Amino acid sequence: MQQRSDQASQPGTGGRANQRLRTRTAILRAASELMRDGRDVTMPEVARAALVSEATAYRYFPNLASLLREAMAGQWPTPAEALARVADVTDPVERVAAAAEHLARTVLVNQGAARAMIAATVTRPEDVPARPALRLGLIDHALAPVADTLDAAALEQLKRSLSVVISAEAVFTLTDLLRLDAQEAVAGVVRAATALTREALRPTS
Amino acid sequence: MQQRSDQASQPGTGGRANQRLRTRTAILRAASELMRDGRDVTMPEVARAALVSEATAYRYFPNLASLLREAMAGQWPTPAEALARVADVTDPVERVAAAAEHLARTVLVNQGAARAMIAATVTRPEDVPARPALRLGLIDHALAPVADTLDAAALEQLKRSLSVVISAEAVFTLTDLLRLDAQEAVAGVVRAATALTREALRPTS
DNA sequence: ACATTCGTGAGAGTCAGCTCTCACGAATGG
DNA sequence: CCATTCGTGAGAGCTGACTCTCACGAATGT
Repeated sequence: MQQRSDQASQPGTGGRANQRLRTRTAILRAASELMRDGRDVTMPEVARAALVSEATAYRYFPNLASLLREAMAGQWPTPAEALARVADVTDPVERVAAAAEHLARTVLVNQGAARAMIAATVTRPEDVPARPALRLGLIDHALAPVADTLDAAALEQLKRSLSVVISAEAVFTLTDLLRLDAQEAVAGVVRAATALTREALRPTS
Repeated sequence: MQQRSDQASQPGTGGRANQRLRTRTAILRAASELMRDGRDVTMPEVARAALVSEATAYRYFPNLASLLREAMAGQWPTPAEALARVADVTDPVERVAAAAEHLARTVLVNQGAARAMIAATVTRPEDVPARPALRLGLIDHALAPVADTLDAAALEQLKRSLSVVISAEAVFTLTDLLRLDAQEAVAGVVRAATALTREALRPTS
């Protein structure tokens, strides 16, 4: 007499939590592998690779975008790891450059998944997740050294600007529309990001 | 014995050029109207509104993106018209601001079409048209006053950066991911664009 | 006036994103 | 060890982006 609706994905403490976790993990692993191999990441493909029915895949991930998001997040290093190279550097410009380069390169390596995510996301803006997006963590971490020294409003605006530039969309604009090759696209994103940062750091102009 | 394949869309000088032009125009007009009304712009919808079969629509436009692109282009003012407000202004920062604001506002008004275009385009980068994209015309026009005074390489980099920022993708990043409202999104795009321009104008630093 | 051309419509078909229903069957609790 | 639970598979259904085939019929040239 309880709710019979599908709640399989709920990680609650239900009796079959292990089974659920196993299934969920299998789906994520399959998606990650497809991404890594540069293959098309579609729900039918992931389900097949995970030896799970498509229906089950949708039970755990309401849509492709959420699956891709979580699969990518699982593969991504934490902001701290990604910026390890500049861990000791306090110059925000250099840190932002590292963040931009890291994101751009990662996007280019996982192009298929990144493109699929944009496509799946842009048409359903309502269920774009709340703020903890990958790029925002990176940006925050890169700007940490100036979080206090910089004017709050200026910092907020800089973060907004950087979230536009340090993005998969930016990379694809450069490669697809301007037809830059991978290397130049990365360089373009880095230069744009550093330019924004430098400008934001100048005394109130 | 000639080629029997569909070549209906070829604007050549064929015998039935008028009929073809009429059909093509009807499809474009239908698409434009759907866009203006903020309705969903899908091939079936456009075909229905144009009183044409879906098959015919595809004969004239190989995919949704090409239709949307041309329909938008038809509705867009020329760069000169869009920037008429700053026609007499030579300050590139102010001109870029106007360009950014114009594009952002236009995108927000035609959100549906803009989103559909991004979705249709990001998954098929190969047939993204060559450079004459809307935003590039705007940017070139805005930067015209400094086309000669600025260092060539710096100018090129500025254009690349601006093409990332003065874009529908940028607007949607701000509204969807950062959840800014329309007004703040426009402001964000404008500030990012002006910041990039200001920085590019500084003497070699 | 006639034959050819060719723009067009209709409709079947494929694939992906989803949604929903139904029933099987293994894990679980008593 | 039996009854309930519930994770899962199978499959139908719907929409949109396309692709392809086939045949109708109006425009065209002779």
